[in-house]
Amino acid sequence: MKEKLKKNITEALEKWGVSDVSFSVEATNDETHGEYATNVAMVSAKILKTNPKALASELVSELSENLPKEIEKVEVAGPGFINFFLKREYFSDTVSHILKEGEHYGRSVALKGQKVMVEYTDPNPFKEFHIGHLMSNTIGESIARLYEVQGAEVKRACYQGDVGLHVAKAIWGMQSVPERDENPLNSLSPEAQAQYLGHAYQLGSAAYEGGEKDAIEEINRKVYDRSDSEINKLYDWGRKVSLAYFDGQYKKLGTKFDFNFFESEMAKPGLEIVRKFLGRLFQESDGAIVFHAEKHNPKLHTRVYITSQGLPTYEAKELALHVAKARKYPADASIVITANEQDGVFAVGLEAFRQIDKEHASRVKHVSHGMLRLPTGKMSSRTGGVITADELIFSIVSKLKEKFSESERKADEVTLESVSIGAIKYSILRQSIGSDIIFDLEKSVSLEGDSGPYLQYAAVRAHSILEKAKAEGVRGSLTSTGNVEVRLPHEWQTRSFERLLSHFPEVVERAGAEFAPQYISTYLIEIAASFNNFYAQEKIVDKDDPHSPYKLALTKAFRTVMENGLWILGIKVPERM
RNA sequence: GCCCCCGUAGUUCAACGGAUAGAACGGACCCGUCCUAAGGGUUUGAUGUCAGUUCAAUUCUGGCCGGGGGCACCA
Repeated sequence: MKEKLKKNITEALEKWGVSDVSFSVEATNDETHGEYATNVAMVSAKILKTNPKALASELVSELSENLPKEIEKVEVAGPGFINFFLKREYFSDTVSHILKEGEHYGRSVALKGQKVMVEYTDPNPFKEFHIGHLMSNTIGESIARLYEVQGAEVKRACYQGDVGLHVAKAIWGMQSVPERDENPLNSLSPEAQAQYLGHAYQLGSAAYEGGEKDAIEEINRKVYDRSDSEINKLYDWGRKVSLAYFDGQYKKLGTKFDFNFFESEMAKPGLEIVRKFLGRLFQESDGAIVFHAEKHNPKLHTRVYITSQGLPTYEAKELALHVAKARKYPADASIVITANEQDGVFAVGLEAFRQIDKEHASRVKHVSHGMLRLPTGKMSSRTGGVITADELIFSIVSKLKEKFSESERKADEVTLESVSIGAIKYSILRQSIGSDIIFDLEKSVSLEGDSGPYLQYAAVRAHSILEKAKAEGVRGSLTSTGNVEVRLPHEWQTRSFERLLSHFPEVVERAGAEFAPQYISTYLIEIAASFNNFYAQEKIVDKDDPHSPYKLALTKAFRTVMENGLWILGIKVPERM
């Protein structure tokens, strides 16, 4: 439709001898402005030496001879916009279109044939899975899904730091915990094992600051070269239980990784790459090997790639990771999701990779997100450090239980889990991903308005209405040709609801193009509010109401769009709540 | 000191250079025999500041003020 209108306008302009004007035809925000609007008159008024409104009127009469058949009327408004209104059938057709498409509604083939890899979550074995990982996972999963609904082939990757100083710290801690031998650690749950490791890391971390630096660095070396059998034993056990614990987290959050990359696998190739370019790209400095990124881009800075002890840093391993990824899966786009505190490191790393392999580096795209913060004093961590994902989920589940018992509803564990995770995911994805999130536990649990549970509740409500209709034998109004019969009072209201539902594919497209899941969130809140309004005013299931079948069709269309949208956000819809 | 990000109702967030800056929470008021009121309706209230570019600026550019993050052997 947009393209058709654009073509018509271009042709009309050409008649007047105007050619290279750049104007837009866009979907409007406000239905009083019609469905599509163009700014062509305002843009070209200067060239034609006339005022925008007069030009718009002339253009309208020129255009009206040859308009697409779906157009009902054309108006000039505001400072010179031309608004195009569509016929009623266009909107009711979208309802039957949604019902026909079902879970495919909103999907497109815009990126068909594209191969995409998305790396996210990236927890570190031996450390806890904390709320930062929760954030990365939520955002990454959503971006992966945004690619998928646009037809791209997506592979999910997770890069886990199973070597490095943090591991050495944890091992130091494991060695110093006296109960280690008495504790039958292997019989503990993965969560408890992870807690033990987290505690060990805290001890090691404190020891590192408090005079055990050399001892811990010694452990670090031994982990890299696997020269100490006692340390190897602790390492292998810790790595194993950590990964098992992470798997449980991924399952809970609804992510399945296609590839797992490990820092331990990147150490050797990382060293090799740096040594290969030593003297050219990398320089020796104070015994370490560094990359002077500022020589290539004044905004960057120098970073160490190989320490004076001969160990590869994160940066060196990252170079190997880029290579390993490209080898494993030849992606057209390789997305990496990290916290924005790593923007500087990543920019330098990408510059280094660009110098080595310009072609592959150009496909790498870094998406960074803010921090998930909790108002201080609201929640404390058992391990005394960062707050783990489990601790956050647990506290939300407890609040939910209170809420459920207040309203005398029952909730099973599965529902509690999907609602609590939905609450967290929504509060992450409701705002632009670059900025920090102040996660207010109380507010997320108030479950009113702008929240994940509000969306889930709307979907559940629509579902239960459809169930009721089935039980009462009231059918939706799909005809044999698959079209809906439209019969409804309050036409303008219905129309704006239909109109809203018809926008979903455009919203998805824009969210995907801009790495901006919050467009989906905002949109879903709008349709949920619109549906709840509809629900409050209309009795949907009513045997005696001739409008009931179409109301049911609308309800089903709403439910479809809501489910498809929540899927993109990675939020599950419970059966009932 | 240098680099990056961010300043929008009392609060937490939206807004592809366009029309009347959109929600939610909070405040005030209203809706209970009816499909799940975890709901709905009415109302209150905001673009840090000074310039510039533009027919049009929350959006782009620059200065100032304020907040966050990063800047060599951690990741």
